[in-house]
Amino acid sequence: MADRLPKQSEDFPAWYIEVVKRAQMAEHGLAKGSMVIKAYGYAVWERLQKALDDRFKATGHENVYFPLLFPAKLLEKEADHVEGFSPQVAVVTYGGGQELEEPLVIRPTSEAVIWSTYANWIQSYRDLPLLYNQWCNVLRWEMRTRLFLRTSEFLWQEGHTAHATSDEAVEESERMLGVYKEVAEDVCAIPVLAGRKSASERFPGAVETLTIEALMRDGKALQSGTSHFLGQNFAKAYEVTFLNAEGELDHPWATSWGLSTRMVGGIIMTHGDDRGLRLPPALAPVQVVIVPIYRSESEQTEVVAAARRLHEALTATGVRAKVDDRDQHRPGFKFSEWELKGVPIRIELGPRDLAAGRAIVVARTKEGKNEVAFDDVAPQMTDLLRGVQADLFEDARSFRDANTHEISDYGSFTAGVASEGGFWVGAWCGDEACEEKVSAETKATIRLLPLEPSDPGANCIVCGRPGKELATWARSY
RNA sequence: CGGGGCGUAGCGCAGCUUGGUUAGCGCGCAGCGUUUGGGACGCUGAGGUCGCCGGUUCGAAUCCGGCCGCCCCGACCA
Repeated sequence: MADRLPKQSEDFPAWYIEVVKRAQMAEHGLAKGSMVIKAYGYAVWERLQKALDDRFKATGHENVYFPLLFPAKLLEKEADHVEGFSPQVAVVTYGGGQELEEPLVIRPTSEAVIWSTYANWIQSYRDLPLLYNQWCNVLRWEMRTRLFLRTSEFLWQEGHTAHATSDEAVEESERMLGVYKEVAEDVCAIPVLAGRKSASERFPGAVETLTIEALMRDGKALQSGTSHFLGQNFAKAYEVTFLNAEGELDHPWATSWGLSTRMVGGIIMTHGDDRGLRLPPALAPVQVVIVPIYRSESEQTEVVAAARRLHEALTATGVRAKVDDRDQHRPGFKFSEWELKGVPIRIELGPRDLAAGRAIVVARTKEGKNEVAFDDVAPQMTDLLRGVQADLFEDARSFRDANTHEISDYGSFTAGVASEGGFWVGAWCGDEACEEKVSAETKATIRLLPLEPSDPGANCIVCGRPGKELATWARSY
């Protein structure tokens, strides 16, 4: 008997680690906390990358690439930025067989190199806006790591834009948050809340940080993408100036925005069930797997041939399909394995089906098996996949909604957020002391504030003074 | 860095308290046969410097000392 998967509901971290390992999505590499993504996990990331990149292009962005290493002193120019990142930065002090005169840092993010370069690229308002993005890896020294959700090295995309006016930059940061929300919901099937970060949760060096927050199956929130309005902070720190249309010298306004392989962790944690992964069809490397069933060699020949015909028909409609014709495993084994790997649709094809001119179609998000006329399978597949995509989103949304609470009193909030988790919404006075009190007592932090600040019309749930913001609290990864 | 735990076959573990033949078990792997509609079964077989170094002893996976590595919880964080 093969080992069964741990129950997700009973042992969440164990479930997560087992699913990731067994689905062969990733494993630890040589360095602690580094991430070596195996083919299957990379295929998921690759599709997510494509979905994002298409949207970046559609919004006028171009891809560039900046160096992995840059002088440490570059990082030190923006005060908040260096303070925020220095504990997490790896520094190279030795190279070419000798101590380096100038220590180099491995990028934890690229504002510093990019803005020191932008100084040379920007002279006139006619050079603006600069709308660049780069796909790369970054390294942040983490005390504790968790596959995909927090690895010291991770792959991401970071957009860095420069604008002539504040309004334009703010608009850009909001637009890109919108792109993230759309990709999270439509591609990853993860419902997210979009909002602003409180000052204490802001990106180091940002004026405003916008975020999308998702709720994981264990009640913890996941910051899934961020978009920052950087004001003129980096332009000033890196002495970037331009002449505006009026002939006056000014500093450009900046944004940066990033989404990482953490999202792959979010997909696992949002959609997975006790049988393993459930991948959204938009991202699944294999969308449809065909499992042939046979008892003899003659049946095998016949069934596999039919499976190949079906595969061809599916491929012709643009579906990513695969025939699992491995002879060393029985059907039951294959069913379980593909469920573990999260394949959205499985087709079972045996002698009885061929005789009846049908196939058995099973959706990963539904319980039963359906008999479908053989010739109808391929034409119906796009709709079936759309259905699985919608099911996943709806499952996640109803879970999120069921675990979102309006705070009625401080006691039930702190008790609830610490035990069951979930999102807890209530008024906040805006004082950091209240934020810290809650986080010290419950580990929960303010995940987001509404995009537009508005009077909640209620008193702060912590101190009882008049509320200034409607805050959403949760524990998080 | 604080608190716990672990290192024995590719993976998961037992054995250690009370030292004693060729160090076991399950899964996986290889060969053969029977099987194949929800994680198959039988037979045969391959696979180990018991984390490393030193000590005690006639004899160490087991006892003692040192070192190394890993995992979990917390602090840091996308």
